[in-house]
Order: sequence, then structure tokens, then C-alpha cells
Amino acid sequence: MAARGRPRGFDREAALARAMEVFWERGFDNASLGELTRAMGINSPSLYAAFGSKEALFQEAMAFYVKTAGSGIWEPVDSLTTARDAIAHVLYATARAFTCHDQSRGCMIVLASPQPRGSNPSISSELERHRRGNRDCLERRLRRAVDEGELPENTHCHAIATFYSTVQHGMSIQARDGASREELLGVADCAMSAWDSLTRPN
Amino acid sequence: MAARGRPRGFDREAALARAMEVFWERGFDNASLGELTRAMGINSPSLYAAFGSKEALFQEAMAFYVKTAGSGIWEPVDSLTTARDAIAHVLYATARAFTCHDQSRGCMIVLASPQPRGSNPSISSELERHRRGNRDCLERRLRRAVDEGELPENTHCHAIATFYSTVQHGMSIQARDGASREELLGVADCAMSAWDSLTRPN
DNA sequence: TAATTTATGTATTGATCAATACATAAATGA
DNA sequence: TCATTTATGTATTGATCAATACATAAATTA
Repeated sequence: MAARGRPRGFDREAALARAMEVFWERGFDNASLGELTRAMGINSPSLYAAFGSKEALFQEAMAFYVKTAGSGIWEPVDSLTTARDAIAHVLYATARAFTCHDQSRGCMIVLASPQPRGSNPSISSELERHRRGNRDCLERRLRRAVDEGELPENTHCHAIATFYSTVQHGMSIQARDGASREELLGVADCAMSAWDSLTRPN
Repeated sequence: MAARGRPRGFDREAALARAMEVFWERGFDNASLGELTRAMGINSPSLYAAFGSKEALFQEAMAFYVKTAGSGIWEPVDSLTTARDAIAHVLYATARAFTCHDQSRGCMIVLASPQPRGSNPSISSELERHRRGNRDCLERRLRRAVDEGELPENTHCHAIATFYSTVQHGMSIQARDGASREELLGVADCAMSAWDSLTRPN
């Protein structure tokens, strides 16, 4: 069945990628519709026809971010053979990802709308839900490692997952403050140096 | 010399404290003048007469935050007798400070304006300057510990300071996401468990 | 008391925001 | 060809923002 009506004059996914860039760099509130439409190369009626609203556009941009920039960091967590490798991968991949653009930008999920009572609470809570999901992903991986015998039974999986999640969040702030790749890799080194004492039977 | 003209009808510092609370919770952009004046109990002409502008009010609120909420965290760094005690104090005091209100709020310096190209770049850079100052404070304390013989000569003071600074920043995000005091204290525990391996002569 | 100075309350300003009205363009189906 | 459907461009809407104009109130100085 062919599409009825005048065909869309722009690439929807390319426009979404541009919108993601703007939201990533400027945050939700500071990304004005004028800036978005300029970056996307369309006018506001086209934006609203294709995406619905600024909030809906952000939600799609967030999903696009997770699928692209975020997948290289989080997807290998379950496939790597040890929890230690998985955690180390998250930290080192984060250090590289946060410093692969001209200007370091950190994580869109952490920085795009940090105030829970900001202008759009539903966006803030959606971002928070996603951050919590990442932490839970680490905690599940640690529990699996306990089940598999890699880690001792009394491992504090919740505390360790929260710790590494905290380090990963902090790297976003450091990246925004201009930290170099070497500095962020050094942060990952320091964080991983706690591994043995954190997972010691005792 | 007595003050000329009609005396101010409100307590300037109390109003500033109220403004700080609003900026702290809502961030610079989302804190509207209406919300600020309502919280401060004054009308906008009084605000502008007393503080100059929204930006100037924020700068004063930031200084007030540093002097009040921040001093308990950072002031003891130089007076504590070991670098280890100093770093531990920063982390544990942060965990307590970030969870002493009804709703966890994290650090105003980290969360009030996270986008460097936000609506007010001068505020973002001022906040960044302050974050960098805190990291430098840790690094200086570590270097002093090397000079005093507490830590070995080849200690990576810059990397260690960046690491603990990163953890402290990450705790702001966790606090905003509702982390409990126990969870943040656990993060501090995990971070401090890296101390021995980070400062081992090797 | 009269002149001066500073603060306050009410109302308003121009700018910017997200979102939309409306006419027109470009496709398909009959 | 002609009706229908969808997209686009121009222009505009009401809301909200930070900041201010202006008249009045409350103090000091002369």
C-alpha cells in the first residue's frame, strides 16, 4: 500500500539525530524550538506533524540516544564472561564515549534535565527511571556472578552497583567540565582498583 | 552614619537564604522570578533594588551556599591530620549533607546549571570554576601528604583527586534520584576501600 | 516643617517561548 | 482530470519570562 498524500520532505531519523544532539548539548529546557528546527532543517509545523510535541520529540531522542550512544556501554554487560570485566567495560567505555566529540558532553541521560521538579517532571522522572535501570543492570550482573561462583556469597551487590553507578554519573560532570580521555580513564582505573577489596570474601 | 531614606522592609540575608533554596531545588533556569519573589516574601522591584538581577542574585546565593552548606564538607580538609581522613571526611560528610532534608537535593554547585552552553554561560562557568576548585583542594591535600611522608613519592595525586571528586559529583545525581543516607554512606565506604591500593608505594 | 533619599506595590514592558491557523504544494486514488 | 490526503511555509497566537515605570510610603537631614 503506497503512502497517501504529499511525501515527507526530510529524513525523519536524520532529523531525530540532530534533535538528539541539541538536547544532549543544551538540555531539555534550553533547547528552544527555534534551535531544534534550525538544526533539524525543518519548520515547526513539520516538527509537530512528525513528532507531536517538544516533549514527545525529546522522548524519541532519548530512546535514540540509548540505542546509539548508550548501547556500546551497556549492551556487553550481560555477555561479558565475568562481572569484573562487565563493570570495567562500562567504566572504560564510558571514559572513551564521553571524550569522543570535539567538546566533551557526558551523558544525556544524566545531564539533560537534572532537577526532578524542573519544567517537565515527566521527562525528569523518565530519565531517572533510566538511570535506575542502568544501576539495576549492574546489580543483576553482580548477583549472577555470585550465583556462578565468581563472587562470594556475602558480596554487597547493591552497594557495589550503586558505587560504580555513582562513579559513572560523576564522569558526566567531569566530562562537561572538560576532563580529558586520560583523566576519565584514570578515574576508571581508580574505581577498578577497589574491586578486589570490594569482592573479598571476608 | 545612619541610613538615609526609607529602611528596607525585609531581612536581606533571610531572603537570600530563601532564594538559595529555590535555586538549589529548581536550578537557575527553572527558578522563575515569580517563584523567587514568592519564596522571598518580596516584590520584584525590591529584589532588583537589593540584588541587581536574577544572575547577581544567583551568584550571591551560590556564595551563601558555599559558606553554609558547603563549609562543613570542605573546610576540614586542610585541618585534618591525614589526607586519608580528609578525603574520607569529604565523602561521609557529603553523604550526610545530601540526605539531611526532606527530599534529597544533592549539591547546588553540581546541579544548578549543568549545561555549559545553557541559558547563562557565565553562571555555568562560575559553577565549573568552583567544582574545579574543590578538586584542586583535594589534590593539594594529597600533595601535602606526600611532602609530609604520609603517602609515597610516586602517588598519582591528580588522578586520585579526580577520582574522589568524581565520586562526590556522582553522589549528587544519586541524591536527586532518591538515594538514602545508608546508600550514600555505602558509596563512600566503597570509594574509601580503594584507598590502600591507590596509595600503595608499588 | 520642608526637602531629600530610599524602599515598596501595582501595573506594565518587550522578548521569547511552545504551539497552531491557514493557505498552498505535492503526492495518490478514482 | 479531479477529489482526497498529507506535508510545507508564512505568519501568528496566548503564555510566560526577566526587568522596569511610576506613584506612593517612610525614613533622614536641614
